[in-house]
Formats: sequence, C-alpha cells, structure tokens
Amino acid sequence: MEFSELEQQRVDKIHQMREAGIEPYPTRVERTHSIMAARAQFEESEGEAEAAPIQATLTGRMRSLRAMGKIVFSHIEDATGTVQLFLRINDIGEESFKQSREFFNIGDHIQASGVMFRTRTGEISLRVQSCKMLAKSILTLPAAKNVEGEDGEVVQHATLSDPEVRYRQGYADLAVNPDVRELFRVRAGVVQSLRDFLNERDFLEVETPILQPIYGGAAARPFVTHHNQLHQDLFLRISFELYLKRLLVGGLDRVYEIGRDFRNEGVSFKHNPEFTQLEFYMAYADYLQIMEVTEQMVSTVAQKTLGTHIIQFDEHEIDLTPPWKRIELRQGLIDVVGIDIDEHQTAESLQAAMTAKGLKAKPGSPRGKLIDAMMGDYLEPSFIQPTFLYDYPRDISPLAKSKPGDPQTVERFEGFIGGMELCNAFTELNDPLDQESRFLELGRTYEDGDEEKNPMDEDYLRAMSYGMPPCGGFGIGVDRLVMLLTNRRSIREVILFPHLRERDRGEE
RNA sequence: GGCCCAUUAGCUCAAUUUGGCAGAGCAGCUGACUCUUAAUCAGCGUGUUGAGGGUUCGAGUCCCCCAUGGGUCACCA
Repeated sequence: MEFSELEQQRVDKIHQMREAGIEPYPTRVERTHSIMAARAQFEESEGEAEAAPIQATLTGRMRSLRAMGKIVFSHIEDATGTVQLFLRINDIGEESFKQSREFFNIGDHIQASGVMFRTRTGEISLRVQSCKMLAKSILTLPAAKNVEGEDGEVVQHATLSDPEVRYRQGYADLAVNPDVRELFRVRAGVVQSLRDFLNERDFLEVETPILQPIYGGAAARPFVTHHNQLHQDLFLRISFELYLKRLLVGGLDRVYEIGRDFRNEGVSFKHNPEFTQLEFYMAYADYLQIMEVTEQMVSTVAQKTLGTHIIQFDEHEIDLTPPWKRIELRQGLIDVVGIDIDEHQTAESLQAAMTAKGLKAKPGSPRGKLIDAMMGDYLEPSFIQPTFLYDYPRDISPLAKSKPGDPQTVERFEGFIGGMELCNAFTELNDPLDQESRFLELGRTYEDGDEEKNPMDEDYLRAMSYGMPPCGGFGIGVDRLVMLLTNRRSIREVILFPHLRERDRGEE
C-alpha cells in the first residue's frame, strides 16, 4: 500500500501506539449495550425517582471530535445510533487522557465505558471512565458537516459524492452516508416481505442451478464459463423459468426462487449484468389470477416496508393500490401509434406501416421484435401509474400459452410502473407438442449466430411430456422494485458493488 | 460501440473565460482552552492538476491520444 502524507501520519500513530504498549487492533471487545439500548434505558431511568445510574460499555466509530483543554466531546456511531462521549481528565486520568488525545481520530472504532448522563445542554452522553482503541483507521472518512458561510449560505462539506468512488468503494459510501445504509435496510425488508407474502400463500422457496448446460427462459445473451474436469462449457442462467416449471411436473404446485440472473448485455440506469430476480409458478392458475397476485404482492410489500401504497418516484406520485390499469397491447398500440398489429400479420407489412408513420423500424427484424420495439419506445415510458399490458404476439413469447380461439396471441402480461418494465408473466404453455414446435419456430426466426436464439431444451420437453399442470408464471426485477420504493433513478444505487469497468492498472 | 460532458489536496470545490507563482472550507498537524455539538482562538497546504505526448519563454488552462466515470443514442424481456 502507498500512503499519502496524511495517511502516513496515521500509520506512524499505529507504531507509536505499539511503542506505548497499546494495541491498535485488539482481539477482545466488550460491549454491554447497543447505543440505542443505552439511550433508551437511560431515558427510562430518568422518569424514576431513585434510579440507579446506568453503567454502560459502548462501541462504535468515532464520527466527531471536539477537544477543549482538559475535556473532550466526541460522537460515536454504531448500527443503532449515535451518542456523545464526554471525556474529562479528572475521570480517566492524566495518562489515559493524553493518549486519547494523541491517538484517537475521526473514523476509528473505539470502546468506552462509563455512566449515562445529560450534559448541561441536555444531550444524552456517556461520562467516560475508560476507553480503548478497537480499530485504528488509516484512510480518512469524509466527515459530513454543515457550515454556514459568510454569505449565510449553508455549505455541506466533505460528503462523499463522486459516483465512481461511491460505487467502487461502497464500504466508504455506506460508512459516510446514512441514507445509503437505510436504503439497503429497506431493500432487505422488501426481499423479506416478498418471501413472507409467498410463504403465507403456501409457496415453497427453492434453489435451482445457476450454472446451466443449456440456457433459456428469456431472450438474452448469456455469460459462458467452463468446467475444467468435465471439459464442458456452462452458461450462467439468464432466467430460472425452465427449472422451476420442471418442479411443477414433479408435484411442487407452488414454487418460487429469489436469486441472481446474469445477462451479457449493455449496462444502463436500469440494467446491471447481474441482477436479482423473483420468479414464482402457481399450478391451476392463469395469467388473470397472476395479475391479481401481482397487484397484491407489490402493494403489500410497499405497505410493509414503507407503510403506504403511495410512493414518490422522480416527479411522480404513484398509487400502488389495486386494481391496476389494464391495457391490451394491440389496443394500446392503436391508441398511441395508430397501428393495428392484427392488420399486419407479416414483418414486412408491419415494417411498411411503421415506416409510413415515421417510426423507426430496424430492417429485417421479425414481426414480434418490431412490436416489442414499438411497445418499448412508445408505450413503456408513458406507463407511470401501475399498468398491466396484456396479450402479446406469439412469436416473442415462446413459453406462453395461446389465447383460446386466437392462436397468434398468447396470454402474457407485463407490469409497468414509473415508465419502467417491472415484471412479466403468462399462462404457461404446458402442451409439449406445441412447445416443441415453438422451439423449432424460434430456430427458424433467428439467425444461427444470434445468441438470443433459445436452444432447444430436450430435457424440458421430456419433463413437460410427463404432464405439467396448467399454471401461471411470474418474474419481477427485484432491483427495479427497490428503485421504485426508494426513489432511486439508477439501478446502481440499489445494488451493493455494482459492476464497473476494471481500472487500468498496467502502469503500476 | 457513436456523440457530449467531467477528472485539481484525504473529502467537497475554486482557479480554465483572456496561458503568467495551484487556492479555499472540512479533516489533518502544532499550541491554548474543564459542558462542546459548525466549538473557539493562534499557526502549518500536505498536490505527478487522471496517464502519456505536443505547441509555447511559460500549460491545470490550448492541441493530440489513452484511461475511468456520468449523460445520451445504439443495444437490451
């Protein structure tokens, strides 16, 4: 490690401490209360006439330091809160006081024992009788501080804001920005609420392979890896779908999985190469029932984690209360772009209609992709309030069941909130012969080199041939849900250690 | 991948317009101060201005190139 002069001073202190017989990174720690518990116990005792003093040993990171002659004020912070320490030379002794002043810096983890009391200004504090270093910091954490300038303007100093540092050094971001810590508590609450919701409805949580010999269940390019001993290429999964539906064949009627998907595609404010997905499959249900479950699930999660169905996202106030708006895809496109996809059964015809309307249409795209592109460009951004878009073209939905009496359309819906696609669901195709022909259809539609082409999964077809119960399936991007519930516009804000390009270290 | 913007002290930012000694606040260091919380007071600037090259008497500033980040377009269930 190379240190700046500032950092070298801290390293020198570490050596000086050891010379003075003080271990800067001791092995044993004592702690009698969390900071929150000590504060609560003290406040309770204040109400009693003859309460015994609250003796406490607290631990935390030093966040502020105000030394004035023979007393020192400092705030320490643990996961539960902050409390002021009051160090007085009379209480801890001259030698100990001197060492504290010499060796303690903002950012250090320390342990302090003493009695809870209130200062003259009324702040709950710990009158320290003894203290010790738990872990010396070398790099300085920015200490957020608000200072009023000469012109009366309040300037906030030294809060970490460079996005590159915040993402690359998430630990520093968390240490310095309390709202980031709070965000990940909300995230954990969201995941917990999702689990609770499904568990209460008799869903079984399962774990299926991440390393897969054949990828599928979505139109996306995979990451490829290799098993050395087996001499076999493997793919990181792009969805859980095909494995979870095998479980329905096996008699697990309601299953779900929360885990990581990997897609080898562009990154953006709403795409990270790895992201957290929830998928569930529910036997003896169709997509209409799944819509109802979806509304209930998302609004329940919001209620449990935020205490409300009304969320603020960007400039929008969004009401998650069921039922959500439902728009048929075909009708939505008629209303917004003025094209009836039913009148254009071939890619060529649709392409011509789009060009005539002045819409951009990538030449040579299959019909389904053109429809999908129109939907993404013109419908998706306008769906701020929760909206289900339903009934999709068959050729972009190879795993969904056709609508009765309308073989070109499948029972599929996507849910949108805040102008973002949030979830995707359908009545699952359970006819193995139809499924096989869908796979073959796809093989013809996509070029051989197109990695989005779903490879034929023979084992999946075999499973389905044993008889898969009619079911509804559902997938939701958990990161995007967290973005909505925490009002963050970038997926990187809600992921710990989001992927960034590797720094060029060639010169070191 | 294309285009635009950014990168200056540990952190947040000036100085770039018109090339002329690289500066503040916070934190840090030295000293004073026994109830502060923006502590206060007196001092100290700690830097390969993202990397490399060029123009120039002189470059943080202008030019080229590279890297990283952000935005946007392309791409993308």
